[in-house]
Amino acid sequence: MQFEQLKLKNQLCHRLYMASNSIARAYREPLNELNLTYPQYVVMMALWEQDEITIAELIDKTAIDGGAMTQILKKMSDKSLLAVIKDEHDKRKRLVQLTQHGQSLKLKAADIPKNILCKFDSVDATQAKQLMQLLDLVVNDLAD
Amino acid sequence: MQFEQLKLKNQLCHRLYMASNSIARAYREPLNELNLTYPQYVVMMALWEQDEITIAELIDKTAIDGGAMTQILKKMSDKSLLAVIKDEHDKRKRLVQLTQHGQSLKLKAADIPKNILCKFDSVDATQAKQLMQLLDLVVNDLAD
DNA sequence: GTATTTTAATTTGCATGCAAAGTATTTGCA
DNA sequence: TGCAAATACTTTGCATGCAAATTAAAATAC
Repeated sequence: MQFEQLKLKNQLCHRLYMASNSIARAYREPLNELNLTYPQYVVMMALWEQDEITIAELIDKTAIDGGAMTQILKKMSDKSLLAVIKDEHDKRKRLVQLTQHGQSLKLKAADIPKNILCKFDSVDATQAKQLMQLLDLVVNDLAD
Repeated sequence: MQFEQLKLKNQLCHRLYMASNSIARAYREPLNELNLTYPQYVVMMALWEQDEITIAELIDKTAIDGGAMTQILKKMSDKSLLAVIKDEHDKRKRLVQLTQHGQSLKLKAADIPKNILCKFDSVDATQAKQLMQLLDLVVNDLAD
């Protein structure tokens, strides 16, 4: 039985699996210096762009699972990066708000993207953009 | 502070994160029918290509973490998909061997890749190949 | 206007991914 | 030969990703 379609080298999913893990691993060291995990960093990026949004909006922007988000926000709150406050207009909702400490961390994070990018010897800016566009197609096609 | 480089829409890592999760999610249903998780499916694909290899070789082929691999193999062994046996020539090593049940599962899995691919309305074969090549560049550049 | 449904979050249980520590074995080298 | 270093795994602890069940509050239906 050949089953060419079952060989690992032909699996887009396995490439994505490896690439995603590889890049998350690459972020680990620089993020350790900020005392952030990778998903926590994603939450920070979302909030640096727009602060004081609901948890649902944060989930929408980051694509982090809701169940995980609760835990992540709790840990980030414990580290005084942000606060989760009630929405008085709709008591089901909760708003996420950066603390001053959380806001100030943006400055320290500003160098991280550049430091990751410089690890890419074989991927230029054009290819990176192309890659992102293709990944967007994949995500959109697989969206419910 | 603008910090364009910190915006989520500009993060290759976040695209990879979303794409990898999306596609793993897409595999979940078809794999449930085989009673396999996604990493377990990757292990099966590696073994369908080459059976009776060491755990180290399996880790090399799949890029699954060693610590996780021990657990995954244990569960797969419990499900009688494979057996982990001692290597008599080097007692540090252990060999992974498909059971007949494990081998026969290949037939049932043969349709899965096609069923996933048909979800991609916007990505043709050329783009998929291109995407895989770009992902390989990323993985290689980030390899230790 | 109250019951049903929907929405927003949290909780729980399971399966990794990963770093770090620990255990055998085998190699290599003085 | 004898012992330090390297290998091959396993174990442990922590942080998600995800499905499913649960809780609370708001929106709709009748």
